[in-house]
Amino acid sequence: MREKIKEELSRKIRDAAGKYILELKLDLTVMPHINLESPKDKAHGDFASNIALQLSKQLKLAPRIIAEAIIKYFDPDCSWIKKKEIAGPGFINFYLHDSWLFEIIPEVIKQKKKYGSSDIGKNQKVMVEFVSANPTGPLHVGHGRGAVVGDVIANIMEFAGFSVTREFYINDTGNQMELLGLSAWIRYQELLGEEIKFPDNGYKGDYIKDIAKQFFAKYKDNYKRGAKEEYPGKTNIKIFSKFTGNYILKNIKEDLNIFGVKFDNWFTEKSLHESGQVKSAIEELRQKGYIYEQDGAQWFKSTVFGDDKDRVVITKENKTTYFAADIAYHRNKYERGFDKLIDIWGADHHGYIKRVKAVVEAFGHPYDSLDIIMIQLVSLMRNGVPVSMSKRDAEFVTLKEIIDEVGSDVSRFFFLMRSCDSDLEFDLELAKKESMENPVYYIQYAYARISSIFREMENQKIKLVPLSKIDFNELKEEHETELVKKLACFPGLLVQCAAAHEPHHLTKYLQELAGIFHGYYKKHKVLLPDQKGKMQARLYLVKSVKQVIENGLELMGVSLPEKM
RNA sequence: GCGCCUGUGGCUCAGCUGGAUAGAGCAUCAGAUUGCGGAUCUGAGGGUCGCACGUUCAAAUCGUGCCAGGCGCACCA
Repeated sequence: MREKIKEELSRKIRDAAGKYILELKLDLTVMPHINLESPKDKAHGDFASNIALQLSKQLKLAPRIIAEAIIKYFDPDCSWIKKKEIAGPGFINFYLHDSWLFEIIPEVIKQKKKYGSSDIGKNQKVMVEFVSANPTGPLHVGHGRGAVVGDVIANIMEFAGFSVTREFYINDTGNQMELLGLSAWIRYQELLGEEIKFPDNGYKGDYIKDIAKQFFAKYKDNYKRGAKEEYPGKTNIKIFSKFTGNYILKNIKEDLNIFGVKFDNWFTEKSLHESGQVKSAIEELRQKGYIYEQDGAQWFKSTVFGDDKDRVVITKENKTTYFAADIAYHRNKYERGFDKLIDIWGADHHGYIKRVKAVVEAFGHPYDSLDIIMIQLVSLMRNGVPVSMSKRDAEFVTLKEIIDEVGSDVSRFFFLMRSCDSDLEFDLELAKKESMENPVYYIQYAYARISSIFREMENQKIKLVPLSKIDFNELKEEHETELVKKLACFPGLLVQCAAAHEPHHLTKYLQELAGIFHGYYKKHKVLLPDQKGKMQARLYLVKSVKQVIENGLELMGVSLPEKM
């Protein structure tokens, strides 16, 4: 609704400016884009236009004179504008009538869980691919951030009318998997009393030892190495790597499940190889002239599309590279009919962006149809001291440990709070504090307080009268208009989050909304049996605040406690 | 050396499709409850927006160059 008003207002400003320019008999080649902003400062109205400042140069007139003229020519029959004023260097500030504002409340109440949703996605098919951790070890904190960001971007885009598929890409082939199998094999032999030198680049985490025990429990000593066998043969490596990979993947799925992150699809790299898609994708690129041979290897001409160097897709040993599989994978995504692809990667993969974007273009898809979101690092703090995260020594903190320690709600919220571009400092002590330092509780507390008002309402046998009988003009307090204005911003905010793929604005919004509510709650009472009209209006106001908090937290996957 | 991200009050961060007096939380200080939940509220102090040029009526925001931190630069995955 706020968006509609905004559009309407822009048009009226454009009309007024047009009439003025006509009167001046000037040839204006470009009418600047009408840029309506919502001023940060309440004293600057509900909408502000900088049109006069923009026109000032072309018209060779002082901005304030232009502003006055635009106001003069502004549609005199427009009823929903309460006041127009010129301010500062030449801004025109528009104030809306409160009565119009209060139409927001019935809208929230009627739309319920749909309030804030939109159809800007026009049902376009979007794939969000995220986490995609190698099944070589447990998920760590960094994966957690990517998981929540991906999950919530998907939620928000769905809410904005996109048709979203969530996918996890499993790298279940290649050297790393073999190394994983070897590591498990060695641990297994150790259980059987054999001493074998552990490779430097092997997986040293204790979880491998646990898996070896599981393996032993199932197969006993059937795979004990032969007397002359120093390292296992190919078949045994495969058996161990499959067992270990499956085991770890199962754990990854469990952790994500606990964290409330669900996928529609688990896509294996192996399937690309087995179905011949890796080969055929390279063939397609070859036909398009983007593949050449040099030094016995096959190269993809990614430099054509701005990459720093060309990339090998088939090695001298005639093996396809990881990148080759990624070529096939992205082609496959488009073949499945997705209009937009979103890949969410850890910051350490940024060097990979150009070559994958090159693939997109090489197959003839628009550059922008793939958005790669980089998630910067998470540093874990405990009492102001960084927690060691060295993966080499397997000291890293797993996602599971974090969730166990601070809970899913707090973890999710903390991961979402910051812009993806910023490093994120995750303070474990802060996360555990049940106080105002912790923004999650602050928001949930607002929700619980409203719930409590309605519990009390029932205790006092007060009934809500039908919406049609409510007179919202009873809402005269400053807090009340402020709350309603905040509620009105919700749909626009979500559109912005969906379009920019930036979920962190939502955390900020909910903190602000909760803040206004807490101030209101402290100062004004809702349950006023002596003033029925006012009470009923307030009940509906508070009910819509509750609804918006609910919609927001639900998008973030954070729970809604009726009591705390 | 090249590339990506970041640099905003003591701390953690918003703001970055240029707009008015740069915001929020924490911390600090001073206050608030005979009332629907004090996990709350009100107020105060605290800032050369890393530095320097440039573009503009207007720069935290755009451009260029430096400085600092993080992360990458495989015929590994």
